[in-house]
Amino acid sequence: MSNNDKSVVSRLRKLIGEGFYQPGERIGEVAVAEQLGVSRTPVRLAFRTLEQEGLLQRAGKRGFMVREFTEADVLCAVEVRGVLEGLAARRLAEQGLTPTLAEELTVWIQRGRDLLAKGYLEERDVDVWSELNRRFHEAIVASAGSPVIGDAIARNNHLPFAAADSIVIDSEALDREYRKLQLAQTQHELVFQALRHGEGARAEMLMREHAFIGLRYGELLGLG
Amino acid sequence: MSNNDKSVVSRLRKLIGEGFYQPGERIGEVAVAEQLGVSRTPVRLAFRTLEQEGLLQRAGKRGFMVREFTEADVLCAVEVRGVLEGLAARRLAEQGLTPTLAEELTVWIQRGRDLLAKGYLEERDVDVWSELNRRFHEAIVASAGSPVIGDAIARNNHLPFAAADSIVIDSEALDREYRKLQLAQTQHELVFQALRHGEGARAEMLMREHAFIGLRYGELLGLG
DNA sequence: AAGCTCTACTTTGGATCCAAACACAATATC
DNA sequence: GATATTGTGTTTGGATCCAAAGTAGAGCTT
Repeated sequence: MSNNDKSVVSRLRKLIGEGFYQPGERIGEVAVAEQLGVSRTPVRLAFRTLEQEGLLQRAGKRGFMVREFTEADVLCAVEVRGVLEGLAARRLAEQGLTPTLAEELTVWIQRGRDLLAKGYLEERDVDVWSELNRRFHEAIVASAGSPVIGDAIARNNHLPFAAADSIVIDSEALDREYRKLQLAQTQHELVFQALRHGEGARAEMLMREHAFIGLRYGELLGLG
Repeated sequence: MSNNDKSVVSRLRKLIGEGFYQPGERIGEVAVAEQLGVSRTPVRLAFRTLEQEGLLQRAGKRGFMVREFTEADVLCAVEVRGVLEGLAARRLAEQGLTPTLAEELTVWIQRGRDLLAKGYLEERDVDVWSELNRRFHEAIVASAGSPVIGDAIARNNHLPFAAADSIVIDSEALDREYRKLQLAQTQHELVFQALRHGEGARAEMLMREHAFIGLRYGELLGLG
């Protein structure tokens, strides 16, 4: 993709994510082209990409519509990420950690520990966590022996709510978020422990459970 | 996608699968356009689709190349399908089978039983099995509560070797294939049993193991 | 002789044009 | 009055044209 082409895809992705184009709404090539100030050609290319990503859907015989996602879809997408990252973790545990990878994971875990050491959360900490969380997950997936798993996760992550780094949003309740991140950190450490000891099944299950942290742990911590 | 557009994608997919374009080979728009007798436009659209499917890869700054797959990639793709279908099966077991679905699954299982009842395999039986196997798997995935899992599986299945119905190929050794299908049939029945009894974990694991049948069971039955 | 640069050719990306398909509506016929 | 058919308008798909970016090759300089 050229710069422009890529930007059309991501700009469109953003617009859809922000709800500029309503779910279920039919989306025309000319309308988008005018909106983005380009010709129809890059838009047509972008539509094919976004169709494969699952954000657009064929609307009958003619054109595309913005796909609508239900609550069940969100839950499912998170579970899909869970089982895929779980698969990656299990394979990694089975084949054994390389010293390099062990070192890298140690870095991200230590950074997480440092971040949370002060006992509370500041606004800017959120980005830092998001970054190190992403790196931790990426390192595991990238080392699972084949890019196929990573590709599958990447495609799933195109669904706006499914990505691993879409955990923290609520910067109002930084207290609750702090406890959530503390839990996430513990899970990271447990995963690492399981990986080091070659405990494939345990690593897999921990990773699966970890996927739910953005989804179900909110209620839990809200109540507690 | 129009008929032509769709046909460009699938024809190209076929050509790549057949090795007409070598893995790692750089693939030009004009060359493909001439080969298929169309203009560059539908080819460009098809390239975007195939890129998302994972069959093509960006070649540096310029154009695409045919992606090459290692043995490890094949194994991984099969495992990915396994965990995803396993997820679908578990969810289904947890939410309970509808009478309609139970009936449908019974049909495909019965057809499989009928097909294998005569004790050996004929050449044309292969297609029949392929069809009912596909239907069985599709029924389960489609009923898992969200199209998201099915989408993820569909995308993974675009890798030519990962699809569930790419089991049987060797029509020379119909005897060995017969025993393989017998095993597959048994696994289908066990999955169905687990689903009916709401045994989520068991359904998941059976489905996972079932994914390997085209891959590892060959050796096993070859030796036995 | 080797390395660097400039130029020419190749290839892709974007815009526009034309044709075909589809939807909607209006009219005509049964 | 209802249904079918035809006609018009809108929208997408395919082809072509032009521009921009890249690559390779040749020539020049050190």
